[in-house]
Amino acid sequence: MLDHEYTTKVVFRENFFKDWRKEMTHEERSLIQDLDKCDFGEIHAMHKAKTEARKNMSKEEKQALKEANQKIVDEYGYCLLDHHKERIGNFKIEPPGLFRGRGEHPKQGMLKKRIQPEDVIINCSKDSRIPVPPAGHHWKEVRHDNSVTWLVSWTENIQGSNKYIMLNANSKLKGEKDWEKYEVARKLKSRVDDIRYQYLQDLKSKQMVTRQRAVALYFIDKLALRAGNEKEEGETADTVGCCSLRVEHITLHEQLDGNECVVEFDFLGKDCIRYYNKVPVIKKVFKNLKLFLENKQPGDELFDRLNTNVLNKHLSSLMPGLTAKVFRTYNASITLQQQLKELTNSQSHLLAKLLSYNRANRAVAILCNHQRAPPKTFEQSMANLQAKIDARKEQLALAKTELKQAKKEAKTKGNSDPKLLVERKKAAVKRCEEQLLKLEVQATDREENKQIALGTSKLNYLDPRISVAWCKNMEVPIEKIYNKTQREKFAWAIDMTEADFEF
DNA sequence: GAAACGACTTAGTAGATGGTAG
DNA sequence: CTACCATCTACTAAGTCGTTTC
Repeated sequence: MLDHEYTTKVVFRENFFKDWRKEMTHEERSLIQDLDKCDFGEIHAMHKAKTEARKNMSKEEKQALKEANQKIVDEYGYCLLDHHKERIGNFKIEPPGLFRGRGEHPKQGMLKKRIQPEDVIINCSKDSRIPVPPAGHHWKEVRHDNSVTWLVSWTENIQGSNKYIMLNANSKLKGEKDWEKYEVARKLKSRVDDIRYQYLQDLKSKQMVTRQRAVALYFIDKLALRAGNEKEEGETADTVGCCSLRVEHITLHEQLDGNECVVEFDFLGKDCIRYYNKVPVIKKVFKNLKLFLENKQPGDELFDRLNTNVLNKHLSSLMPGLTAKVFRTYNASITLQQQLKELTNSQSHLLAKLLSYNRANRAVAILCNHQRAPPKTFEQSMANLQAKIDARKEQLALAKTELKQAKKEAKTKGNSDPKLLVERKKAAVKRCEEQLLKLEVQATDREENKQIALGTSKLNYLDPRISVAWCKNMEVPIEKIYNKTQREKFAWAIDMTEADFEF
């Protein structure tokens, strides 16, 4: 923690020190008045030593630890729901620590308190074996509410929001909800032409709200922006989505890079991830934006008549279950399907197919702006890979020469032994080529993926049935695109999907 | 009707895990 | 066998959106 960037931030330090002082005794409080004079070196060293010790544990010790952990999972990691044993997602209460918000969070560094049994609400059925609180403690409440899915909840002290213990993604309950989500998105597919026609008409409306709603929808649909709920100022980092965009977040260009009517977006979205994009838009949208910006200052809302409530009310009137985020799901999934169709060829090599799959996935991640910090060792690992490629190339060249040599010998000598040698050398060349291809594909994939995170879209936006059907059509084993956890989460799709599935 | 609340999904990251090259 | 590194998993913050409260 001490070597983390957080400790250099003023807000973090101030919040931490303020909360720390609250925990001090009188004497400590009078003694410790300046964080800059505090030396945490000793405790930091202790921590480091502990991690080091853990790393250096013997095989047996590691095994014992693993078994002990498994025992905890066996005992606390499952529940019974409608007579089915289900895995719980997060069954451990969050431990105390210093709050680490993302970006310039005003509460970073505050002390996140330890949760006591007295803070915890248990939710289970009346006839179940109610968990016993630790000795000398009692639960805040035991309730039996079957209209919600959580098993345990407590209130966290930083934002005052509720935290929950819920089921694992592979549970029947979560699986069914996931399926429903994609079914709503598929329904949007059948309605989207009408809805688009409608909002394009609305761009000309006499009502300001309607125009603003139409432009917002245009962005949400075309750019997969999030809805953008209002946030309480000073409670969280300053981030925005579509409806909460402010004047300073867009710049209009009549002309830019050879395009007309270009909108330049630059704002921080969820998790303080920057959204930067220059997008040519249709004239009507551009004119409306100019209108919305009239007589406004930076800091003013772009869509001053609009909020997510108004927008979603309208959307649900167009189609039951339709909200802003359905557009993200729909556009992500339809993009994957189109890209897969465009990029893959059933005749190509398995590795080439997988590269295409990743590229299709990548197109979606870019659309949804799913970014990651470039891995700290990126340059190094790229260089390592290149070195491997070079080595393999050399090896291949060598193998080829040896093959030629062997062929020559086989001709001149003509007995059976050299023939065998030729076959062996041929095989060596082939193996080399395979490995080289694999490395080269890996290098391309990794380079293109430097700042892009594929996981989020794979897990939350892409209808798994598209991928399952693709695997069947392309004769790609499902394990190549989904790891064990992902296969468990998408078991419903793997079970039910035929090769002819269309999103 | 707007602010607050509650429940749920979506998000990036840190650290654990485990496979592989040397 | 060990060190390295990519991948996986756990963690928890930060959104969305419907409901409740005032």
